[in-house]
Amino acid sequence: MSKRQRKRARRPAADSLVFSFLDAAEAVEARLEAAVSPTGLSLAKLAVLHILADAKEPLPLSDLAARQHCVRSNITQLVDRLEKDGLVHRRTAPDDGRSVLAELTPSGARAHARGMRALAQARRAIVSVLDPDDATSLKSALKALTS
Amino acid sequence: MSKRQRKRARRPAADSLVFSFLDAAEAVEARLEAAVSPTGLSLAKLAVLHILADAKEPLPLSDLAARQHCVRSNITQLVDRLEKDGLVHRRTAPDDGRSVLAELTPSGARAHARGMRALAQARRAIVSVLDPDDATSLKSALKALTS
DNA sequence: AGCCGATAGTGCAGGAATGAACGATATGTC
DNA sequence: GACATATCGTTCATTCCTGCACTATCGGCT
Repeated sequence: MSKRQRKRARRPAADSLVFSFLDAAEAVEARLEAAVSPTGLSLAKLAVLHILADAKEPLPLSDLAARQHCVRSNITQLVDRLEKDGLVHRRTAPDDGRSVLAELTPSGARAHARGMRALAQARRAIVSVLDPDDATSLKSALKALTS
Repeated sequence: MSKRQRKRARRPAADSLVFSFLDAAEAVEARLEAAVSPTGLSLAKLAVLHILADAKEPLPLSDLAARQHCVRSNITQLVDRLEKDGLVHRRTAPDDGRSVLAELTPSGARAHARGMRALAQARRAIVSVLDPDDATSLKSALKALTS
């Protein structure tokens, strides 16, 4: 859970294992984004909703940033948009005057459910093109890359 | 050569092969970006310089967009920044009054050389952690994913 | 020659991310 | 209790990218 986005910056030269790897990741992310988008969500928004739904309670924005591995100002803006969409509500924390809690609205909970359903479906479709051999060897390669 | 960027958007949940794949790609891209950044370039800028250097002649912005697989307005802005950096120069095409040619400046050519050197080094460092088995199986998995 | 449609570049708005600077609260220490 | 410090959220500037709308130019056709 968590992670970065792929707006889609161009990088130099692709005929290298590393670049085909990045290109493939980009294609996969684009498929997920496209699958989720009909529900009115982006992957970034869905990720925030997912953290909130997972926690089952309002969370301080700092927590969201930590769990998303991103800077706080990004969460500020993301929550701005989610609030404008009516999917999340800002509340001030009772105990700590500094922190602001993000709370899932009923509409946000529904959007989360729909989004995750669409995402899971796309995820399965993507994995299904890999035979078990490909999957296991991919796992070991990924492990080596992120060691 | 070509491709998207990884600003770093968050996506939901990671304990799935698909998401570890995206996370790994993100990490790899971040390493490349970090390797190139000391030369004052981003991967996006380096990619444009690379296309121009490769062509060995000024190219219309539309061509750049096509080779980068991105929209024209993106190239307009990228070239704006590159021009501000003094790495590229805009010229109007002699034959076609509509098109604008992007030309590599001497400084741009030097930046390209430095950037590509840094990139190649990082690329090698990344691939070196993969043993030949991992590399070949990764290739086949990528092929399956982008078929 | 005159018009029409396609192509080229740009401008503008908006989404997603970063990093720096800031004001407001909490806290630990003297 | 007062002050220094750390934490929290926001704001602003900037990058990278998309899509839409607009202007200018080029070609082809009649």
